[in-house]
Parts: sequence; structure tokens; C-alpha cells
Amino acid sequence: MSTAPQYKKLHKTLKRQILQGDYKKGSLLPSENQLSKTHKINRMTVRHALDELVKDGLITKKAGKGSIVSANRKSFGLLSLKGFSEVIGTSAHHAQTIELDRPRFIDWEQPFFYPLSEQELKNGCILMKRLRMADDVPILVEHTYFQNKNLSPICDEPLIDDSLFTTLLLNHQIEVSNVEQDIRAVNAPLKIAKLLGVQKNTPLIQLYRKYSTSQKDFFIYSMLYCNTENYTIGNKF
Amino acid sequence: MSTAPQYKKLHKTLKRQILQGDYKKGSLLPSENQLSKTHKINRMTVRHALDELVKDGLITKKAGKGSIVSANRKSFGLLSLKGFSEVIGTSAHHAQTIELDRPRFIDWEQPFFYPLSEQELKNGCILMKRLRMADDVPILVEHTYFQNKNLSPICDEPLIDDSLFTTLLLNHQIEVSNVEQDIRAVNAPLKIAKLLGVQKNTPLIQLYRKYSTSQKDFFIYSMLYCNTENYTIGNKF
DNA sequence: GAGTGGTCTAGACCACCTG
DNA sequence: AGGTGGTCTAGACCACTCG
Repeated sequence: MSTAPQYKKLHKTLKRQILQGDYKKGSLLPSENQLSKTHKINRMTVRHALDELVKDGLITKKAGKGSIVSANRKSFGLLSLKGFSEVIGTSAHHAQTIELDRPRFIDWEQPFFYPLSEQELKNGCILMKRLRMADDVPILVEHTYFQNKNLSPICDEPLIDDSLFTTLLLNHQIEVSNVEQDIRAVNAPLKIAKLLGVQKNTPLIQLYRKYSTSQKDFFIYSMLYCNTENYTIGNKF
Repeated sequence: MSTAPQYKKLHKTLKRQILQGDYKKGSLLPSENQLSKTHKINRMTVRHALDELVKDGLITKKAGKGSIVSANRKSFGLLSLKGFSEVIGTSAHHAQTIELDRPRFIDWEQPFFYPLSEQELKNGCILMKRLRMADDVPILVEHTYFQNKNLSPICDEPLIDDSLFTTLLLNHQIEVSNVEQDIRAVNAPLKIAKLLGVQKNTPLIQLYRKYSTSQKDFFIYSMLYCNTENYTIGNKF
């Protein structure tokens, strides 16, 4: 891959360094002139690479200051509803996740809420169920599904930072790139109502998601119920 | 504003031309070399302007071909849930909008669902109520609010393409740049249930939005109820 | 083969921030 | 004052598309 453009190579290098934590959140990247010198490429080309990092949401730039690392981990920023902790963090005191079911190997539920490919059906499904709490109040039940494409190990690993996506990225080089979602309002089914500690038929948000990843044909599906009585699902862009 | 960077000026010019329909959807923009000559700026600067149009989702570029106009009107694409027509258009046959209340001048409702500035309170509020239908079935009730900053004319104008945002853009040079929203599930209030033709207490999506615009301190607020029994609110990115 | 966008270079001047 | 990112120029070579 020595044929890749210089700016893409530099972009990739810096991206990996940021995601690995070589540059801490809030710190500065080497200056454009510095990168230009050390990589022996023109500053305009360096800028092109940095522009890509800005698009990724990994850095922000400030004239007179430098390029500020905004996250060590890929955040879904513009792509989706905010992460659970981020949503809750603003109004509540602490967030907590309970694993109802560790990742485990099952057959796909039929019918499934999105159409599945033959490969997905053949490989079987890994399912994880989690309950998310804010200030010790259960807020959200989430079921996550994806095909078992050499991913059995994940059933035994602990999740990094309680995050499936972080674990997939760092341990399996699978990066989420995109999300498609459908939202509806429903009355709480009995099982879900019990988990969330609400009356049956309380109105809940039901959210279906299909994530695309860096691996073509590998998708992650999720279905969640959310109690919005006390917390709404904020979504700032 | 002759101090604005060249690339921003060119970006603005081309954007207006595309939105006005000077370049039809699917047609090609003048080539980068052509724009470079006619505007007497360097090709790299032209490319910077075109990059902005790509970010806007107004054009796509193809090597060896040119810059292809992808839309004549601003779509909220990445910024928000899809427009009503777009969401419905995929699964239903036709969408329709009924004006329950034409834009009219009122005092702000108190309490309002987002904090208001003193200027907004002083200027008073313009309110519009609309009912959106898909295949003659009512789906969604929307209330839209914004301050009356020299906008009384809008109470008498017809809306361009049934769209408030298009009207504000073309007739008042106000462009939506950003949205922040909160979603929750609620039981249908009686009035809304009647409008949507559902039982009282049917679960509905309630969506609050605050749009930022190109005019600092000018915001557009909206509150809507959506029946998701037959249609979900798709959100592809 | 002529024209297109994609990439890249080697300079330059500016406004902004910080010591 | 020195370094940073923001903007801009005048070239260049490439791969691609299309007639």
C-alpha cells in the first residue's frame, strides 16, 4: 500500500496514535510545520491529513494555538444519538451499566428486525443484553446483536471501558462508521416494564439501530427500550 | 464583508446559485480550472470552496468527470431527522401538509420548553401549526415558534414548497445551521389524539427541537407529536 | 487526446495566542 | 517576538472519463 496518497498515510498514522492514547485528550498534536519537517511532506499536505482528523472528530484546531486532541476513543458524535453516559452525565450524577447477559452465542431471533444476509445467518449470532442506570434508576434496556465472524473470544473477554465498540475496535480492528436507526413510541412490554421498574404500558422509546463498520458485510444491530419519564434523549449536533 | 476569505465568498455564491436552481440537480458545475479563471483565484482556493459544498451535501465530485449537483434545496441530511416528505416518501405513496394555523403573531407560551432570551421575549413570537399526513392518514402534529424579528411579512406570504425553512432562506436570508433535540415517549393528550385520529393515551413520540441559524441569536423552536404505529422515524446517515 | 478532479510542492502573508 | 493555524498563489504530475 505504498501507493496510498501521503495525506492518507499521515492521517492513518495520527489516527492510530490518537486512538492508542499516544496523544492524551486535550493535549496538542505536533504543529503543522513540525509534522511537515518530520514526515518530509509539504505543509498543505499535512493540513489535508489534519482536515480528515477534524472530520473524524478526533481533533479541533485553534489558530495561534494548535491542533487539540478531542478524544482518545472514537465517539459517535455526529453519527448517532449520544452515548448513554454522555446523555445522562449532564443531568444526573452517575451512570452505571449492568450486564443482564454477557455476550453469548445463539441462533438469530426470527423474525429479526432488519433483513439478514446468508453469511450472517450461517455464522450465527452473538447477543448481549445490558441495563443502563442513572443515579441507580434503570433507564434503558439494550440488546446488541452481531454475527460470529471469528468473534467467539469476545464471549470471554471483559469489555474495555464497559464499551462493546471500544472492545471491537482495539481487540478486533472493527470500527463503526455509520448508523441507521428507527425510532418509535411503544407501550412497555411486561418483561421490560419489570426491568425498568415502571407500570406495564408506560410509554417508552423503542430504538432500532443498524451500524455499518470498517469490515464490509459486518453489521452490528441493536434494539433498546428507553424510559423518558425523567431523562430525555438529548441529541446536540 | 469584503474581508471574507475568497473561498468563503465563492462557496456562498455557488451555494446560492445551486439553491436557487441555477444549476439543476444532476448537472455539472463549471470545472475547477474554469472557476479559477472566471473568478481570478487559484485552483487550490476554488477546491477549498468546493470542499465546503461537498460538506454541505450539495455536490459530489468525480475524477475525470466533474462536480455533480446533488440537490437544489438544502436538505438537513446529517443534521437532523429526515424531512417529513423524505421519511414518508420511501414507504408511502404521498405526503401532504395541512396548515392548522397559518404563521401568526402571538405572545410566547409560558413556560416555554427552551429558555428564551430577553430579545426573544421582547420581539414576541410567530407560531405556526401543521398537521402532516401520509396516504391521507394523519401522522404528525408540529408547532413551530420563532421570534418576530422583522418577520411579520411571513404571516401573509405563502410558504415556498410548503417549507418554512426554504421560505426563510430565500425570502429572508435566514439559514438553518444546526439543531439540538430532545425525544421522549408520551401518551397522547386528548387534543392531539383527536387530530391524529388515535385513542387517548396511545404512545407517541414527542420531539422538541431548537434550530440555530445563520443569524446569531435567532433560533427556531419546534415541538411535534408523531404517531409511530405505522411509520417509524427513519434516520439514515 | 483533451479535459477533469486528485495529489503535491515551495513558497508567502496574515491574525491570533502565549510567554 | 516567535510560533501557530488560516489563507492564498503558481506552478506540477497523475489517473480517470469521454468523445
